[in-house]
Amino acid sequence: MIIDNNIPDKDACADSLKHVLDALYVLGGKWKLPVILSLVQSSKRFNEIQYALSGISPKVLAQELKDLELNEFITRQVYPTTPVTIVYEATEYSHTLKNVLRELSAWGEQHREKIRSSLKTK
Amino acid sequence: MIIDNNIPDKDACADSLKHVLDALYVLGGKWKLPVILSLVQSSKRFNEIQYALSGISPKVLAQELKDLELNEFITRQVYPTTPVTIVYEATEYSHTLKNVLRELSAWGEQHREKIRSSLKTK
DNA sequence: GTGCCGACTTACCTAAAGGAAAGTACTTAC
DNA sequence: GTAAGTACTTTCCTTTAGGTAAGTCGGCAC
Repeated sequence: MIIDNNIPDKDACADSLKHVLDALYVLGGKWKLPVILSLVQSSKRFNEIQYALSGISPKVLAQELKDLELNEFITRQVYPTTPVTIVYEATEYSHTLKNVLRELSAWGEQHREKIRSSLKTK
Repeated sequence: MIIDNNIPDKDACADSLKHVLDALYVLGGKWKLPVILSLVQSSKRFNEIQYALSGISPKVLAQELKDLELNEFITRQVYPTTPVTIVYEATEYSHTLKNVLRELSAWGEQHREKIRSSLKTK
């Protein structure tokens, strides 16, 4: 019987790594998080998002919105006014990112500080 | 006097977003986390890492290692044996990622499950 | 001195992300 | 009918991450 002590948590780590990479795949790219956060703050129409996130092109924004809708972070509401009003809003599911974002933000902040001060002393 | 109630947490969110993007910038890319995690499990030499992460090319690995060293996730130890042995090892700082990785992994896992089951019912 | 090992570099290539500019489809205002 | 607004789409281009293959450099083995 062969038992390698390293294997148990190695496998667990490999699984965990997959999940992490899954998460980063969904959240990755230049605009995913900015769009989500902008819509969490308030629902917006296409041009309003473009204005709020200065720099994003309509092509890229349209892509991102489709992708975020597929992943159920946002919904696309069509109101039959004249002319039709199309409003994007963040879903409840966007809020499941809270813990992730809190940790990432905290870590990112201390990391910037760490690198900044370690550059100074060199 | 003009006070816009939305501004206070808008600014906080914008700062927070910057930190999150900082963090993702450091951790992003195809190989950063795999390399870190591989070295956390055990220190390794160049060719050993390449073998452990099947698929990474020497060029990309060298790049990643330099980058990770700059960010102080790993150290490059040169042992004056004959021939010289060069060992990469994870620093204590790598462990500051624990919370981040825990949250990302948990979220990634439930997200995969969510998408999988929402595709099934459609 | 020729060849091999380890730890990389270098030069070149490809694919995917993202950006710029223009166009389209619909509607309402004049 | 012409102009203007909204919500995109299309085409084309640039940048960048990453990959492949080959080469380099120093030390030792023979």
